[in-house]
Amino acid sequence: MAKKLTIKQIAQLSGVSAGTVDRVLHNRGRVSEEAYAKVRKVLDKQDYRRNIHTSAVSLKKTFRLAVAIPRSEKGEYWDLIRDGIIEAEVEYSDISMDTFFCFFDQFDSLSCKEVFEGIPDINPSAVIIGTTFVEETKRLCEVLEAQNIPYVFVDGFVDGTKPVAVFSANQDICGRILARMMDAFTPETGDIAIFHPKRKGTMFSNNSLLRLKAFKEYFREEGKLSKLKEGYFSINNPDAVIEEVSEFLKLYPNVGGISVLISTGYIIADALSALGRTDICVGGFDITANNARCLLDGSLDMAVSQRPETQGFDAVEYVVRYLLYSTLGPQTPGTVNVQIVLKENLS
Amino acid sequence: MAKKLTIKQIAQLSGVSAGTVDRVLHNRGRVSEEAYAKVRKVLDKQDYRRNIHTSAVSLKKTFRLAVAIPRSEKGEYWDLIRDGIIEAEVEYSDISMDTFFCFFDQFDSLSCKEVFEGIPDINPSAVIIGTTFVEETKRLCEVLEAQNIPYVFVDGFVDGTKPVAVFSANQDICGRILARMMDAFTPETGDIAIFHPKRKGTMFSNNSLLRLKAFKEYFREEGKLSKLKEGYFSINNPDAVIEEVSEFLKLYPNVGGISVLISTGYIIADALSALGRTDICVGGFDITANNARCLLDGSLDMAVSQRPETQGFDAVEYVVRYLLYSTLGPQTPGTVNVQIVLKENLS
DNA sequence: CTGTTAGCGCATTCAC
DNA sequence: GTGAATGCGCTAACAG
Repeated sequence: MAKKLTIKQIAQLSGVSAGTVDRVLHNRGRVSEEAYAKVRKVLDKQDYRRNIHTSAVSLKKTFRLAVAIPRSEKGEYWDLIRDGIIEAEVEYSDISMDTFFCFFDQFDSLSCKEVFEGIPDINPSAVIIGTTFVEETKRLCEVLEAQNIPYVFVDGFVDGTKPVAVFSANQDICGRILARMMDAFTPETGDIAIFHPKRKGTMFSNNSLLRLKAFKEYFREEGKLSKLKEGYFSINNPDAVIEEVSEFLKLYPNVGGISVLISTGYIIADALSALGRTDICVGGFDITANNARCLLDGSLDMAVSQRPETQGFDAVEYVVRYLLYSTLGPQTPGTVNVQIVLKENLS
Repeated sequence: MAKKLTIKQIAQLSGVSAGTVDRVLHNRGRVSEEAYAKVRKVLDKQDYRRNIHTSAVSLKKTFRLAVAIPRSEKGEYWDLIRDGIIEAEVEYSDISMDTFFCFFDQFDSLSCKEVFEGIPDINPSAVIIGTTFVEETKRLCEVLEAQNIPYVFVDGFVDGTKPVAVFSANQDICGRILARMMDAFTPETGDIAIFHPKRKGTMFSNNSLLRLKAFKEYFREEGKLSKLKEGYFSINNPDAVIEEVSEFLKLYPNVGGISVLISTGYIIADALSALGRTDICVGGFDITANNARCLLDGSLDMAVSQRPETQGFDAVEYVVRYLLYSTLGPQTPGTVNVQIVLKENLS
């Protein structure tokens, strides 16, 4: 391996001063063609990579980072993304960055709209956006683009926008993996149910729709579509859920497994525990605090994790590198790797 | 959040100089009790965290890192650990560190002994050791301890040694997870085989023995021990393997799944492909290049990954932090999280 | 024991 | 256009 050189060494080799090399490196202009050529020539041959530490030391800027994501209970999905963001802040605490969390209600587009409208006032250097409401997100992105403020998405993508990066799991893969796992873990003769949340209005999140599609697609390919049954549960009323699940199982006594395509699988797991139906296999999404509890006690058999902490962490890391070291140009969506979690490999 | 303070600010608050604060922070001694108390008091109240960048800039040491691991084919297990190590070198390339790879033959204890004996001559600041031969490793550790050279293990642990850190997957968990997955993915009526490598001598690696134990333990707990069959395959002769597998399947026609407890599951997958037996479920360990190929083409159904790249990366990262920032004292073994990989979530 | 100081590599400002 | 000078926060060597 060739030894890394410093700016000074490059300068010496080129017969110019360090300042000139710096101007060439950063395309700052104000360099004669002659000097430029000399430096470029040396640079092409030698191994120069800027020292990330000294660079950070010199660049003592302060950044303002706005994070616009849904509010969430402690330990639930969006809170895990928040955890990842905070972890990254600690990791990069040497860079002076002020973070402004802008939480909105993920079931209330008006709250989203309001919060989004306030973001430019923060005058952020960059924005991390949790994609939830399509129109509101588009609108915000337009405003940010007009002001030349870079933004990245976590947990999804919105067509017609230009984020500098995207951190999200592939929803097709998520749905398909849970389908395969449920198919394998449920006794061969048993049917498999999908439980949807009962919601006011037609609230299906876009991500869960994509997962549902992929989930069904798998069973269609396998010629097992007839094994699928669908049920509904109240997301905010555990007692009602026990009743709902119980009724459902009377209706479909052959069901051997239940899948929940959102991060609240624990609600079904808890209901089944209450009903004493430990024989039924339950699969869900994401390692929220509640899901982790159910995985541990065995009432939830598996979860496909979109690794929200990783999404949050990577988003901040990307922003830091983008703003500070500006080594990365706008990038193609980086897909976060999906993890299959059983009781045994729960972190 | 309280603002991070600098050494100078801490010094001012304590009424001492920056040098004294530095001595207190690093326990370098040569500080009066009085001064020590003053500084500690301020430190306890304020948020001081060393700026990793300026610290690294200032500490312009050169480290010598010796890496003693088995030689390996490109893309096979130990080569993946090596990949992780190299990745970490790039990540930490701002720290001047010279890495010396010392490869030995993992099936030849003499080669290991020789290589290990040469390590002190390198005069390394730290050593990363791939645990393979117990006695040779112990001997090396003794020598290193005598010279006060810190060492970390990857891929295992050896009793009676004192590594400053260990990066390894929990073998019980590995074995148990594969057992659960094979149990789920193999048709209920089918038997499940374990294929062991045929080796000269009694060469079972310690890790694979631990996995085997946990694997069997699972089936015992489930009351399915009678479903387990055991077979052997030649590790270096693909043609022979086809014959071996074919014979085995004649002997046990009811086998629906085959598990391989080492990273060469692809050999069985390839043999089954050659025999046209795509109906048999195959599970193995680790995402080597060959296993990845078989996962993709469907001949290998699942692999439990010990994340060798992560082990390698983390080991170097730990060493860097240990030597340079010396924030971490000797630590309890850090267990690398195990990953379940199907075709769908293959990175 | 303690305070002062040089210098790490880079980004930037300011004379020339 | 260009080079020299400055400072970032920290470490370590040095002078008291």
